Amino acid sequence: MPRTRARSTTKPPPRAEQNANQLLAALPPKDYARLRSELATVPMKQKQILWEPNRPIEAVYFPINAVASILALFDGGSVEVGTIGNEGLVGLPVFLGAITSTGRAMVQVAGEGERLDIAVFRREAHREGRLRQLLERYTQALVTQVSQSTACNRAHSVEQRLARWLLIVRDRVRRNEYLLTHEFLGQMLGVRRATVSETAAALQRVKLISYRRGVITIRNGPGLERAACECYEIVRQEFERLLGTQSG
Amino acid sequence: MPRTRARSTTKPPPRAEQNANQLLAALPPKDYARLRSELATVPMKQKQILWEPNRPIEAVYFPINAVASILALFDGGSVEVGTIGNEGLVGLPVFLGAITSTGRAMVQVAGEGERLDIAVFRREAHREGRLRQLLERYTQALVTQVSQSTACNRAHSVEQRLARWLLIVRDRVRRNEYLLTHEFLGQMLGVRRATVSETAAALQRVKLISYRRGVITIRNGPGLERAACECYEIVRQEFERLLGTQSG
DNA sequence: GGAACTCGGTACGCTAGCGTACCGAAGGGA
DNA sequence: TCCCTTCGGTACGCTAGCGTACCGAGTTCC
Repeated sequence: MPRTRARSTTKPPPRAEQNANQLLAALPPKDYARLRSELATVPMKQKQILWEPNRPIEAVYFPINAVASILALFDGGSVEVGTIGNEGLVGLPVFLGAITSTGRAMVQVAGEGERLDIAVFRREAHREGRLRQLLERYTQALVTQVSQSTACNRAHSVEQRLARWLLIVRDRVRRNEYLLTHEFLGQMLGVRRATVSETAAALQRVKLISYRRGVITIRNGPGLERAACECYEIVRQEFERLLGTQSG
Repeated sequence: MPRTRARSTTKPPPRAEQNANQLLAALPPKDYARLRSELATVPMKQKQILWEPNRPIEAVYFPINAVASILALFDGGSVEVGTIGNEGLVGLPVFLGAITSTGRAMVQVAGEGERLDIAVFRREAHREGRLRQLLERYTQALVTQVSQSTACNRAHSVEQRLARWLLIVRDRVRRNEYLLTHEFLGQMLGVRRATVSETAAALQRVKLISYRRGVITIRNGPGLERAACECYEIVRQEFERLLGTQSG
């Protein structure tokens, strides 16, 4: 069932403009033209679920200024395993021939994204061309991110991981200030809310960040990078190498 | 530079035979025929490095009865993020358009594998066909494994993770006994050797496993599955669903 | 203006796993 | 046969982060 869901705004000028999804922006005009009318610019609200474990994925999303998370589940809980912003796409399982995923995809930081029905996406992604090449490389980049997070969860302190996480999100929203509660952060990092509060307080004390009721502000980016583990830099460089993107 | 490296044994009868790599076994005869003469059956020795971080990957390996690991690095150490046996392929980064990877690939359990030069692999993998479809699905399966490991490392005890790991390897070597020292296990799980010894002793006490100087034997598979976290079962099912494979 | 809720600060006792270190037993090589 | 190396058992003190819980301040809604 292609050609679904009408666009909720009229299409903006296509290409690499400031606030566009980078995968879409990198497409040759001809390829983009085929997609254009099928894309729907939609709001992505915080905590919105993009797909649930083992349920059919209905659409893929190219975030513009929103950030989404892929979560892995266990017992009652969940932990974030991957973070997706305007450098990428929420929906790789579809690209890789799956209909469902064992994880959950959820919007982390509100914003907008381009929604694309999976039927169209499949058709375009299987065509030999730039989109496919980009998706392959993006897959490799995301695998790197997830892999590094596996090691990171094993090896690094909450303080390092929190710092890393704040930077990852910053790179994706391209702002130093965004909305996130400690509770939410705890769920992402897989730690108690109380641990986040203590750790965030420590980062605030040394003026790397500041925050008030759900608003996090990065005060000293380079300092925060020093407080983070090398996982941040390793993954950032790999994204850059693979995609020429500024996001880590 | 296709058509490199001579085969070190003469090719065995192609298809789905007992001890073949399952990806290769699933290829239609025509596709397999094109690969056949390029595959070299090679020994894979324990601790052999298949690729190093940020160095060109030279060949991909389809394990037959060996098991390999993908490791993510940090500071001085490393942790396993993915385990690959005869259900898969060591070399997905190449499939995904990368020349290098940030991780390391190492042989875990000795055995044999089919080695394929990357030039040939790239050519075949980019052809529209069964191989490509299999590789896409295998990529999705491996992403699931890595993702679940991220959560697992955050949420589960060493005892649960050790049990899970032993089962994962068992499924891939398709034997209940294999060679692994506590030291090695510790490196895979990202814990101290001493912790492995204590944990393994606990599993031995309740007769789920037994071991002596580097040889691990699973005595009670179903019991060990109960001792493992659900991560094992979640991933196993996903492999089966995506690939119809018996490996978790 | 007050009630109800959300968010963050903080505290207390607990424990899994760490770093380190030492020892004996098994196995391999000459 | 003996030596040397590898492997596993065990112990001690340490600490990061957990579970739980309570409190006050900011927000939102009526």
